[in-house]
Amino acid sequence: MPENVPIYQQITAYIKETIEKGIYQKGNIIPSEQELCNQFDTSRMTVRRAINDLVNDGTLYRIQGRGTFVSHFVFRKYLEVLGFSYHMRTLGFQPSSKILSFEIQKPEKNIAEELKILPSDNVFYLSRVRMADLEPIAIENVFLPEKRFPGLDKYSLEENSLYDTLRTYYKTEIFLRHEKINAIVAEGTDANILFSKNKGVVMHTWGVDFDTNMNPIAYADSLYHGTKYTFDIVIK
Amino acid sequence: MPENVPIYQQITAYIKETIEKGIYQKGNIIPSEQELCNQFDTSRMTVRRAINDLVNDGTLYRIQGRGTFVSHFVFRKYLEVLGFSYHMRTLGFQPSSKILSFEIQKPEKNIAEELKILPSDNVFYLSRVRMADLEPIAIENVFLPEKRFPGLDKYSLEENSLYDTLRTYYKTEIFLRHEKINAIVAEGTDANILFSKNKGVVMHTWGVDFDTNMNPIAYADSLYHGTKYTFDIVIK
DNA sequence: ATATACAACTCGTATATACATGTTAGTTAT
DNA sequence: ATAACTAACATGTATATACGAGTTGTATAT
Repeated sequence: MPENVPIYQQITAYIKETIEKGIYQKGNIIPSEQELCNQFDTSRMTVRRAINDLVNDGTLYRIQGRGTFVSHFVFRKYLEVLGFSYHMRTLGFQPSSKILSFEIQKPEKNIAEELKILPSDNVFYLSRVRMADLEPIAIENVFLPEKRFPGLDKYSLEENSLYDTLRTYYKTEIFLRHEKINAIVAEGTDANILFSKNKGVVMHTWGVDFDTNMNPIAYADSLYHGTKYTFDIVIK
Repeated sequence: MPENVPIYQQITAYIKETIEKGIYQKGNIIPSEQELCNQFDTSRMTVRRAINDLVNDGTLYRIQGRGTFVSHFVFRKYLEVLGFSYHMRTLGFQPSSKILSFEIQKPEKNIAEELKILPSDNVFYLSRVRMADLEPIAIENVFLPEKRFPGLDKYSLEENSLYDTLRTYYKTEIFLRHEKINAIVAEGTDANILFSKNKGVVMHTWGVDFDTNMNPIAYADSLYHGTKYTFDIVIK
Protein backbone atom coordinates (compact mmCIF):
# COMPACT_ATOMS: atom_id res chain seq x y z
CA MET A 1 0.00 0.00 0.00
CA PRO A 2 2.60 2.57 1.01
CA GLU A 3 4.44 2.37 -2.33
CA ASN A 4 7.63 3.54 -0.66
CA VAL A 5 6.41 7.12 -0.98
CA PRO A 6 6.77 9.04 2.30
CA ILE A 7 3.49 9.38 4.14
CA TYR A 8 3.64 13.18 4.17
CA GLN A 9 3.94 13.21 0.39
CA GLN A 10 0.97 10.90 0.08
CA ILE A 11 -1.02 13.36 2.15
CA THR A 12 0.00 16.40 0.08
CA ALA A 13 -0.85 14.48 -3.08
CA TYR A 14 -4.23 13.52 -1.66
CA ILE A 15 -5.07 17.09 -0.66
CA LYS A 16 -3.99 18.47 -4.03
CA GLU A 17 -6.09 15.92 -5.90
CA THR A 18 -9.07 16.62 -3.75
CA ILE A 19 -8.76 20.34 -4.47
CA GLU A 20 -8.41 19.68 -8.18
CA LYS A 21 -11.51 17.53 -8.14
CA GLY A 22 -13.35 20.44 -6.56
CA ILE A 23 -14.17 18.57 -3.37
CA TYR A 24 -12.23 21.08 -1.28
CA GLN A 25 -13.13 24.45 -2.79
CA LYS A 26 -11.46 27.86 -2.82
CA GLY A 27 -11.76 29.57 0.55
CA ASN A 28 -13.28 26.50 2.17
CA ILE A 29 -11.96 24.67 5.18
CA ILE A 30 -10.22 21.32 4.88
CA PRO A 31 -10.31 18.57 7.53
CA SER A 32 -8.47 19.42 10.74
CA GLU A 33 -5.01 18.06 11.45
CA GLN A 34 -6.49 15.58 13.90
CA GLU A 35 -8.99 14.26 11.37
CA LEU A 36 -6.22 13.79 8.80
CA CYS A 37 -4.20 11.93 11.46
CA ASN A 38 -7.04 9.46 11.86
CA GLN A 39 -7.67 9.23 8.14
CA PHE A 40 -4.05 8.38 7.33
CA ASP A 41 -3.32 6.64 10.64
CA THR A 42 -0.28 8.77 11.31
CA SER A 43 1.00 11.36 13.76
CA ARG A 44 0.12 15.03 13.85
CA MET A 45 3.68 16.14 13.08
CA THR A 46 3.57 14.17 9.85
CA VAL A 47 0.27 15.74 8.86
CA ARG A 48 1.66 19.18 9.68
CA ARG A 49 4.69 18.45 7.54
CA ALA A 50 2.35 17.76 4.62
CA ILE A 51 0.21 20.81 5.19
CA ASN A 52 3.30 23.00 5.62
CA ASP A 53 4.42 22.16 2.11
CA LEU A 54 1.07 23.23 0.72
CA VAL A 55 0.99 26.39 2.82
CA ASN A 56 4.45 27.28 1.59
CA ASP A 57 3.57 26.91 -2.06
CA GLY A 58 0.42 28.94 -1.53
CA THR A 59 -2.16 26.20 -1.99
CA LEU A 60 -3.46 26.44 1.59
CA TYR A 61 -3.45 28.96 4.41
CA ARG A 62 -4.01 28.50 8.15
CA ILE A 63 -5.86 30.52 10.75
CA GLN A 64 -4.98 29.65 14.33
CA GLY A 65 -7.99 28.48 16.27
CA ARG A 66 -10.15 28.10 13.19
CA GLY A 67 -8.64 25.76 10.69
CA THR A 68 -6.85 25.32 7.39
CA PHE A 69 -8.34 26.66 4.16
CA VAL A 70 -7.89 26.42 0.42
CA SER A 71 -6.28 29.55 -1.03
CA HIS A 72 -8.14 31.64 -3.55
CA PHE A 73 -5.24 31.30 -5.96
CA VAL A 74 -2.88 28.48 -6.65
CA PHE A 75 0.23 30.58 -7.03
CA ARG A 76 2.45 27.72 -8.00
CA LYS A 77 0.79 27.27 -11.35
CA TYR A 78 1.96 30.52 -12.83
CA LEU A 79 5.49 30.33 -11.57
CA GLU A 80 6.63 27.00 -12.92
CA VAL A 81 9.31 26.68 -15.52
CA LEU A 82 7.07 25.10 -18.06
CA GLY A 83 8.70 25.43 -21.41
CA PHE A 84 6.80 26.49 -24.48
CA SER A 85 5.46 23.05 -25.47
CA TYR A 86 3.92 22.35 -22.11
CA HIS A 87 2.50 25.85 -21.80
CA MET A 88 0.78 25.69 -25.19
CA ARG A 89 -0.70 22.29 -24.47
CA THR A 90 -2.24 23.53 -21.22
CA LEU A 91 -3.87 26.30 -23.23
CA GLY A 92 -5.30 23.79 -25.67
CA PHE A 93 -3.02 24.47 -28.63
CA GLN A 94 -0.91 21.97 -30.56
CA PRO A 95 2.74 23.02 -30.13
CA SER A 96 5.32 22.45 -32.84
CA SER A 97 8.76 23.69 -33.79
CA LYS A 98 10.77 24.47 -36.87
CA ILE A 99 14.52 24.35 -36.45
CA LEU A 100 16.28 27.31 -38.03
CA SER A 101 19.73 26.31 -36.92
CA PHE A 102 21.40 23.68 -34.73
CA GLU A 103 25.17 23.81 -34.70
CA ILE A 104 28.30 23.99 -32.60
CA GLN A 105 29.79 27.45 -32.13
CA LYS A 106 32.28 29.39 -30.06
CA PRO A 107 30.20 31.50 -27.67
CA GLU A 108 30.21 35.28 -27.58
CA LYS A 109 31.85 36.55 -24.44
CA ASN A 110 28.68 37.62 -22.64
CA ILE A 111 27.15 34.19 -23.23
CA ALA A 112 30.33 32.45 -22.06
CA GLU A 113 30.18 34.55 -18.92
CA GLU A 114 26.55 33.76 -18.22
CA LEU A 115 27.17 30.03 -18.74
CA LYS A 116 30.39 30.21 -16.70
CA ILE A 117 32.48 28.58 -19.43
CA LEU A 118 35.56 29.71 -21.37
CA PRO A 119 35.24 31.52 -24.71
CA SER A 120 37.27 28.62 -26.15
CA ASP A 121 34.66 26.05 -25.03
CA ASN A 122 32.03 24.96 -27.54
CA VAL A 123 28.32 25.64 -27.26
CA PHE A 124 25.35 24.19 -29.08
CA TYR A 125 23.34 26.94 -30.72
CA LEU A 126 19.72 25.94 -31.20
CA SER A 127 17.38 28.34 -32.93
CA ARG A 128 13.72 27.39 -33.29
CA VAL A 129 10.46 28.90 -34.38
CA ARG A 130 7.83 27.91 -31.83
CA MET A 131 4.32 27.47 -33.15
CA ALA A 132 0.84 26.96 -31.74
CA ASP A 133 -1.52 25.24 -34.18
CA LEU A 134 1.08 26.01 -36.86
CA GLU A 135 0.91 29.74 -36.15
CA PRO A 136 4.36 31.24 -35.36
CA ILE A 137 4.40 32.60 -31.83
CA ALA A 138 8.04 32.92 -30.87
CA ILE A 139 11.65 32.56 -31.92
CA GLU A 140 13.82 30.90 -29.30
CA ASN A 141 17.59 30.98 -29.42
CA VAL A 142 19.21 28.69 -26.88
CA PHE A 143 22.89 28.21 -26.10
CA LEU A 144 24.02 25.08 -24.21
CA PRO A 145 27.55 24.04 -23.16
CA GLU A 146 28.75 21.13 -25.31
CA LYS A 147 30.78 19.66 -22.44
CA ARG A 148 27.66 19.19 -20.41
CA PHE A 149 25.46 17.73 -23.15
CA PRO A 150 27.74 15.67 -25.44
CA GLY A 151 25.93 14.32 -28.47
CA LEU A 152 22.88 16.54 -28.01
CA ASP A 153 22.73 17.02 -31.79
CA LYS A 154 21.78 13.34 -32.14
CA TYR A 155 18.29 14.02 -30.78
CA SER A 156 15.37 15.35 -32.75
CA LEU A 157 14.26 18.62 -31.21
CA GLU A 158 11.75 19.26 -33.96
CA GLU A 159 9.22 16.99 -32.32
CA ASN A 160 10.40 16.83 -28.75
CA SER A 161 10.66 19.34 -25.94
CA LEU A 162 14.22 20.44 -25.24
CA TYR A 163 13.60 20.22 -21.52
CA ASP A 164 12.24 16.69 -21.85
CA THR A 165 15.36 15.72 -23.77
CA LEU A 166 17.68 17.18 -21.15
CA ARG A 167 15.73 15.42 -18.44
CA THR A 168 15.55 12.06 -20.16
CA TYR A 169 19.04 11.72 -21.62
CA TYR A 170 21.14 13.91 -19.34
CA LYS A 171 19.22 13.69 -16.06
CA THR A 172 19.15 17.47 -15.96
CA GLU A 173 16.23 19.28 -14.42
CA ILE A 174 15.75 23.03 -14.57
CA PHE A 175 15.43 24.38 -11.07
CA LEU A 176 15.37 28.10 -11.65
CA ARG A 177 15.32 30.67 -14.41
CA HIS A 178 16.40 34.26 -14.10
CA GLU A 179 14.72 36.15 -16.92
CA LYS A 180 14.52 39.71 -18.10
CA ILE A 181 11.85 41.14 -20.34
CA ASN A 182 11.52 44.27 -22.43
CA ALA A 183 9.72 45.24 -25.62
CA ILE A 184 11.32 46.04 -28.98
CA VAL A 185 10.58 46.18 -32.69
CA ALA A 186 11.58 43.05 -34.55
CA GLU A 187 12.85 43.56 -38.08
CA GLY A 188 14.30 41.54 -40.96
CA THR A 189 14.06 37.76 -40.80
CA ASP A 190 12.63 37.71 -37.28
CA ALA A 191 9.75 39.99 -38.23
CA ASN A 192 9.17 38.03 -41.42
CA ILE A 193 8.80 34.78 -39.50
CA LEU A 194 6.52 36.12 -36.78
CA PHE A 195 4.50 38.72 -38.69
CA SER A 196 4.96 37.96 -42.40
CA LYS A 197 6.04 41.57 -42.82
CA ASN A 198 9.17 43.57 -42.23
CA LYS A 199 8.38 44.97 -38.79
CA GLY A 200 6.49 43.90 -35.69
CA VAL A 201 6.37 44.44 -31.94
CA VAL A 202 7.76 41.68 -29.73
CA MET A 203 8.65 40.92 -26.18
CA HIS A 204 12.35 40.30 -25.92
CA THR A 205 13.41 37.96 -23.14
CA TRP A 206 16.86 36.87 -22.14
CA GLY A 207 18.23 34.93 -19.23
CA VAL A 208 19.76 31.82 -17.77
CA ASP A 209 18.42 28.44 -16.65
CA PHE A 210 20.01 26.85 -13.61
CA ASP A 211 19.99 23.30 -12.25
CA THR A 212 19.57 22.38 -8.60
CA ASN A 213 23.26 23.05 -7.93
CA MET A 214 22.96 26.53 -9.43
CA ASN A 215 25.13 25.59 -12.36
CA PRO A 216 24.00 27.42 -15.48
CA ILE A 217 22.76 24.94 -18.06
CA ALA A 218 21.38 27.14 -20.82
CA TYR A 219 21.24 30.74 -21.97
CA ALA A 220 18.14 31.71 -23.91
CA ASP A 221 17.42 34.83 -25.94
CA SER A 222 13.93 34.84 -27.39
CA LEU A 223 11.34 36.95 -29.15
CA TYR A 224 7.63 36.50 -28.45
CA HIS A 225 4.88 37.87 -30.64
CA GLY A 226 3.74 41.04 -28.87
CA THR A 227 0.01 40.41 -28.99
CA LYS A 228 -0.38 36.68 -29.61
CA TYR A 229 1.50 35.80 -26.45
CA THR A 230 0.95 37.06 -22.91
CA PHE A 231 3.12 36.61 -19.84
CA ASP A 232 1.07 35.77 -16.82
CA ILE A 233 2.65 36.52 -13.48
CA VAL A 234 1.62 36.37 -9.86
CA ILE A 235 3.68 38.49 -7.50
CA LYS A 236 3.39 38.02 -3.77
CA MET B 1 16.74 36.62 27.06
CA PRO B 2 13.99 34.89 25.09
CA GLU B 3 12.06 38.08 24.44
CA ASN B 4 8.90 36.06 23.92
CA VAL B 5 9.94 35.44 20.32
CA PRO B 6 9.68 31.76 19.39
CA ILE B 7 13.04 30.02 19.38
CA TYR B 8 12.76 28.97 15.75
CA GLN B 9 12.25 32.58 14.71
CA GLN B 10 15.31 33.59 16.72
CA ILE B 11 17.29 31.01 14.80
CA THR B 12 16.06 32.13 11.36
CA ALA B 13 16.82 35.73 12.31
CA TYR B 14 20.31 34.75 13.45
CA ILE B 15 21.06 32.84 10.25
CA LYS B 16 19.77 35.64 8.05
CA GLU B 17 21.86 38.23 9.88
CA THR B 18 24.92 36.08 9.65
CA ILE B 19 24.43 35.75 5.89
CA GLU B 20 23.91 39.48 5.52
CA LYS B 21 27.10 40.15 7.45
CA GLY B 22 28.89 37.91 4.98
CA ILE B 23 29.94 35.38 7.60
CA TYR B 24 28.00 32.60 5.87
CA GLN B 25 28.70 33.15 2.17
CA LYS B 26 26.90 32.17 -1.02
CA GLY B 27 27.29 28.48 -1.75
CA ASN B 28 29.02 27.83 1.57
CA ILE B 29 27.90 25.40 4.22
CA ILE B 30 26.30 26.55 7.44
CA PRO B 31 26.62 24.75 10.80
CA SER B 32 24.94 21.34 10.94
CA GLU B 33 21.57 20.91 12.61
CA GLN B 34 23.26 19.30 15.61
CA GLU B 35 25.67 22.19 16.04
CA LEU B 36 22.79 24.67 15.93
CA CYS B 37 20.98 22.56 18.54
CA ASN B 38 23.92 22.96 20.89
CA GLN B 39 24.39 26.63 20.07
CA PHE B 40 20.75 27.49 20.84
CA ASP B 41 20.25 24.76 23.44
CA THR B 42 17.17 23.42 21.71
CA SER B 43 15.92 20.29 19.96
CA ARG B 44 16.67 19.23 16.42
CA MET B 45 13.03 19.54 15.31
CA THR B 46 13.07 23.20 16.34
CA VAL B 47 16.25 23.84 14.40
CA ARG B 48 14.77 22.06 11.38
CA ARG B 49 11.67 24.22 11.65
CA ALA B 50 13.87 27.31 11.43
CA ILE B 51 15.94 25.99 8.52
CA ASN B 52 12.78 24.89 6.68
CA ASP B 53 11.52 28.45 6.61
CA LEU B 54 14.77 29.63 5.04
CA VAL B 55 14.80 26.75 2.57
CA ASN B 56 11.25 27.58 1.55
CA ASP B 57 11.98 31.23 0.88
CA GLY B 58 15.06 30.26 -1.11
CA THR B 59 17.72 31.54 1.28
CA LEU B 60 19.16 28.07 1.96
CA TYR B 61 19.20 24.66 0.31
CA ARG B 62 19.93 21.23 1.73
CA ILE B 63 21.81 18.22 0.40
CA GLN B 64 21.13 15.01 2.24
CA GLY B 65 24.27 13.58 3.80
CA ARG B 66 26.30 16.70 3.17
CA GLY B 67 24.80 19.70 4.83
CA THR B 68 22.88 22.94 4.44
CA PHE B 69 24.14 25.70 2.19
CA VAL B 70 23.53 29.36 1.42
CA SER B 71 21.72 29.82 -1.90
CA HIS B 72 23.33 31.69 -4.74
CA PHE B 73 20.27 33.87 -5.13
CA VAL B 74 17.92 35.42 -2.68
CA PHE B 75 14.78 34.86 -4.71
CA ARG B 76 12.51 36.85 -2.50
CA LYS B 77 14.05 40.09 -3.59
CA TYR B 78 12.82 40.02 -7.15
CA LEU B 79 9.29 39.00 -6.35
CA GLU B 80 8.20 41.78 -4.07
CA VAL B 81 5.43 44.17 -4.93
CA LEU B 82 7.58 47.25 -4.91
CA GLY B 83 5.74 49.98 -6.70
CA PHE B 84 7.44 52.24 -9.19
CA SER B 85 8.83 54.80 -6.73
CA TYR B 86 10.56 52.23 -4.60
CA HIS B 87 11.89 50.33 -7.58
CA MET B 88 13.44 53.42 -9.14
CA ARG B 89 15.06 54.48 -5.89
CA THR B 90 16.72 51.09 -5.50
CA LEU B 91 18.17 51.56 -8.98
CA GLY B 92 19.56 54.93 -8.01
CA PHE B 93 17.11 57.16 -9.89
CA GLN B 94 14.98 59.96 -8.54
CA PRO B 95 11.33 59.01 -9.06
CA SER B 96 8.63 61.58 -9.74
CA SER B 97 5.09 61.74 -11.12
CA LYS B 98 2.93 64.00 -13.18
CA ILE B 99 -0.78 63.57 -12.69
CA LEU B 100 -2.70 63.49 -15.96
CA SER B 101 -6.08 62.86 -14.38
CA PHE B 102 -7.55 62.17 -10.96
CA GLU B 103 -11.32 61.97 -10.89
CA ILE B 104 -14.36 59.95 -9.89
CA GLN B 105 -15.91 57.82 -12.62
CA LYS B 106 -18.36 55.01 -13.24
CA PRO B 107 -16.22 51.95 -14.04
CA GLU B 108 -16.31 50.08 -17.32
CA LYS B 109 -17.83 46.66 -16.87
CA ASN B 110 -14.59 44.65 -17.08
CA ILE B 111 -13.00 46.86 -14.41
CA ALA B 112 -16.07 46.57 -12.18
CA GLU B 113 -15.81 42.80 -12.55
CA GLU B 114 -12.14 42.69 -11.68
CA LEU B 115 -12.71 44.89 -8.63
CA LYS B 116 -15.82 42.91 -7.68
CA ILE B 117 -17.98 46.02 -7.44
CA LEU B 118 -21.20 47.09 -9.21
CA PRO B 119 -21.11 49.18 -12.42
CA SER B 120 -23.12 51.76 -10.47
CA ASP B 121 -20.38 52.09 -7.79
CA ASN B 122 -17.86 54.90 -8.16
CA VAL B 123 -14.16 54.45 -8.78
CA PHE B 124 -11.24 56.83 -8.52
CA TYR B 125 -9.38 57.02 -11.80
CA LEU B 126 -5.77 58.05 -11.33
CA SER B 127 -3.58 58.48 -14.38
CA ARG B 128 0.07 59.35 -13.88
CA VAL B 129 3.24 59.69 -15.90
CA ARG B 130 6.02 58.01 -13.93
CA MET B 131 9.47 59.47 -14.35
CA ALA B 132 13.03 58.59 -13.38
CA ASP B 133 15.32 61.63 -13.15
CA LEU B 134 12.56 63.52 -15.00
CA GLU B 135 12.67 61.13 -17.95
CA PRO B 136 9.22 59.62 -18.71
CA ILE B 137 9.32 55.86 -18.20
CA ALA B 138 5.72 54.76 -17.85
CA ILE B 139 2.07 55.74 -17.86
CA GLU B 140 0.09 54.18 -15.04
CA ASN B 141 -3.70 54.13 -14.99
CA VAL B 142 -5.11 52.94 -11.69
CA PHE B 143 -8.74 52.37 -10.72
CA LEU B 144 -9.70 52.17 -7.03
CA PRO B 145 -13.14 51.64 -5.47
CA GLU B 146 -14.37 54.88 -3.89
CA LYS B 147 -16.21 52.99 -1.15
CA ARG B 148 -12.98 51.52 0.13
CA PHE B 149 -10.91 54.72 -0.01
CA PRO B 150 -13.23 57.63 0.80
CA GLY B 151 -11.53 61.01 0.44
CA LEU B 152 -8.54 59.64 -1.42
CA ASP B 153 -8.58 62.72 -3.65
CA LYS B 154 -7.54 64.83 -0.65
CA TYR B 155 -4.01 63.41 -0.76
CA SER B 156 -1.24 64.61 -3.01
CA LEU B 157 -0.14 61.73 -5.19
CA GLU B 158 2.23 63.90 -7.19
CA GLU B 159 4.90 63.64 -4.53
CA ASN B 160 3.89 60.54 -2.63
CA SER B 161 3.71 56.86 -3.46
CA LEU B 162 0.15 55.60 -3.92
CA TYR B 163 0.98 52.45 -1.98
CA ASP B 164 2.42 54.47 0.89
CA THR B 165 -0.78 56.53 0.97
CA LEU B 166 -3.00 53.45 1.04
CA ARG B 167 -0.87 51.99 3.79
CA THR B 168 -0.69 55.11 5.91
CA TYR B 169 -4.23 56.45 5.69
CA TYR B 170 -6.28 53.35 4.94
CA LYS B 171 -4.19 50.62 6.61
CA THR B 172 -4.23 48.71 3.35
CA GLU B 173 -1.26 46.59 2.37
CA ILE B 174 -0.90 44.92 -1.02
CA PHE B 175 -0.42 41.22 -0.53
CA LEU B 176 -0.51 39.95 -4.08
CA ARG B 177 -0.65 41.17 -7.65
CA HIS B 178 -1.82 39.17 -10.63
CA GLU B 179 -0.33 40.79 -13.67
CA LYS B 180 -0.30 40.12 -17.38
CA ILE B 181 2.23 41.48 -19.83
CA ASN B 182 2.35 41.82 -23.59
CA ALA B 183 3.96 44.19 -26.07
CA ILE B 184 2.17 46.70 -28.29
CA VAL B 185 2.71 49.92 -30.21
CA ALA B 186 1.72 53.03 -28.31
CA GLU B 187 0.25 55.84 -30.39
CA GLY B 188 -1.27 59.28 -29.94
CA THR B 189 -0.92 60.97 -26.55
CA ASP B 190 0.68 57.96 -24.91
CA ALA B 191 3.45 57.78 -27.50
CA ASN B 192 3.94 61.52 -27.31
CA ILE B 193 4.48 61.41 -23.59
CA LEU B 194 6.84 58.45 -23.55
CA PHE B 195 8.70 58.93 -26.83
CA SER B 196 8.06 62.54 -27.90
CA LYS B 197 6.88 61.15 -31.21
CA ASN B 198 3.71 59.58 -32.56
CA LYS B 199 4.64 55.92 -32.19
CA GLY B 200 6.71 53.77 -29.85
CA VAL B 201 7.02 50.22 -28.54
CA VAL B 202 5.81 49.58 -25.00
CA MET B 203 5.12 46.78 -22.59
CA HIS B 204 1.46 46.75 -21.76
CA THR B 205 0.61 45.40 -18.30
CA TRP B 206 -2.76 44.95 -16.72
CA GLY B 207 -3.91 43.28 -13.55
CA VAL B 208 -5.30 43.44 -10.06
CA ASP B 209 -3.81 44.10 -6.62
CA PHE B 210 -5.21 42.13 -3.69
CA ASP B 211 -5.02 42.61 0.05
CA THR B 212 -4.39 39.84 2.56
CA ASN B 213 -8.06 38.84 2.47
CA MET B 214 -7.93 38.50 -1.30
CA ASN B 215 -10.21 41.47 -1.77
CA PRO B 216 -9.30 43.37 -4.93
CA ILE B 217 -8.13 46.87 -4.03
CA ALA B 218 -6.94 48.29 -7.35
CA TYR B 219 -6.96 47.60 -11.04
CA ALA B 220 -3.99 48.93 -12.98
CA ASP B 221 -3.45 49.24 -16.71
CA SER B 222 -0.04 50.61 -17.59
CA LEU B 223 2.40 51.23 -20.41
CA TYR B 224 6.14 50.93 -19.85
CA HIS B 225 8.75 52.29 -22.24
CA GLY B 226 9.90 49.22 -24.22
CA THR B 227 13.63 49.75 -23.89
CA LYS B 228 14.09 52.09 -20.95
CA TYR B 229 12.38 49.68 -18.58
CA THR B 230 13.09 45.98 -18.01
CA PHE B 231 11.09 43.46 -16.03
CA ASP B 232 13.33 41.27 -13.94
CA ILE B 233 11.89 37.94 -12.92
CA VAL B 234 13.11 34.84 -11.12
CA ILE B 235 11.09 31.71 -11.77
CA LYS B 236 11.55 28.64 -9.63
C1' DA C 1 -32.73 38.50 26.76
C1' DT C 2 -28.06 39.31 27.81
C1' DA C 3 -23.67 38.59 29.58
C1' DT C 4 -20.35 35.48 31.39
C1' DA C 5 -17.91 31.31 31.79
C1' DC C 6 -16.42 27.25 30.11
C1' DA C 7 -15.54 23.26 27.29
C1' DA C 8 -14.22 21.65 22.97
C1' DC C 9 -11.75 22.25 19.14
C1' DT C 10 -8.46 24.60 16.14
C1' DC C 11 -3.55 25.59 14.94
C1' DG C 12 1.31 27.05 17.22
C1' DT C 13 5.46 25.87 19.59
C1' DA C 14 8.62 22.62 21.60
C1' DT C 15 10.96 18.26 23.21
C1' DA C 16 13.06 13.66 23.09
C1' DT C 17 13.69 9.86 20.45
C1' DA C 18 14.36 6.38 16.68
C1' DC C 19 15.78 4.63 12.55
C1' DA C 20 16.60 5.42 7.32
C1' DT C 21 19.47 7.19 3.80
C1' DG C 22 23.15 9.67 1.60
C1' DT C 23 28.25 11.51 1.91
C1' DT C 24 32.84 11.55 3.26
C1' DA C 25 37.17 10.21 4.88
C1' DG C 26 40.00 7.04 6.87
C1' DT C 27 41.30 2.17 7.60
C1' DT C 28 41.98 -2.33 6.27
C1' DA C 29 42.64 -6.18 3.15
C1' DT C 30 44.22 -7.39 -1.15
C1' DA D 1 48.83 1.28 -4.96
C1' DT D 2 44.19 0.06 -5.26
C1' DA D 3 39.79 -1.47 -3.89
C1' DA D 4 36.50 -2.52 -0.45
C1' DC D 5 34.86 -1.78 3.95
C1' DT D 6 33.52 0.92 7.86
C1' DA D 7 32.69 4.52 11.17
C1' DA D 8 31.28 9.11 11.69
C1' DC D 9 28.35 12.48 10.43
C1' DA D 10 24.96 14.87 7.55
C1' DT D 11 20.01 15.36 6.42
C1' DG D 12 15.22 12.69 5.81
C1' DT D 13 11.23 10.54 7.79
C1' DA D 14 8.30 9.35 11.59
C1' DT D 15 6.20 8.91 16.35
C1' DA D 16 4.27 10.20 20.84
C1' DT D 17 3.65 13.76 23.77
C1' DA D 18 2.89 18.28 26.08
C1' DC D 19 1.34 22.69 26.71
C1' DG D 20 0.28 27.52 24.63
C1' DA D 21 -3.01 30.40 22.26
C1' DG D 22 -6.95 31.74 19.39
C1' DT D 23 -12.01 30.68 18.03
C1' DT D 24 -16.54 29.08 18.53
C1' DG D 25 -20.71 27.47 20.36
C1' DT D 26 -23.13 26.03 24.42
C1' DA D 27 -24.59 26.14 29.02
C1' DT D 28 -25.20 28.73 33.03
C1' DA D 29 -26.19 32.74 35.95
C1' DT D 30 -28.00 37.08 36.08
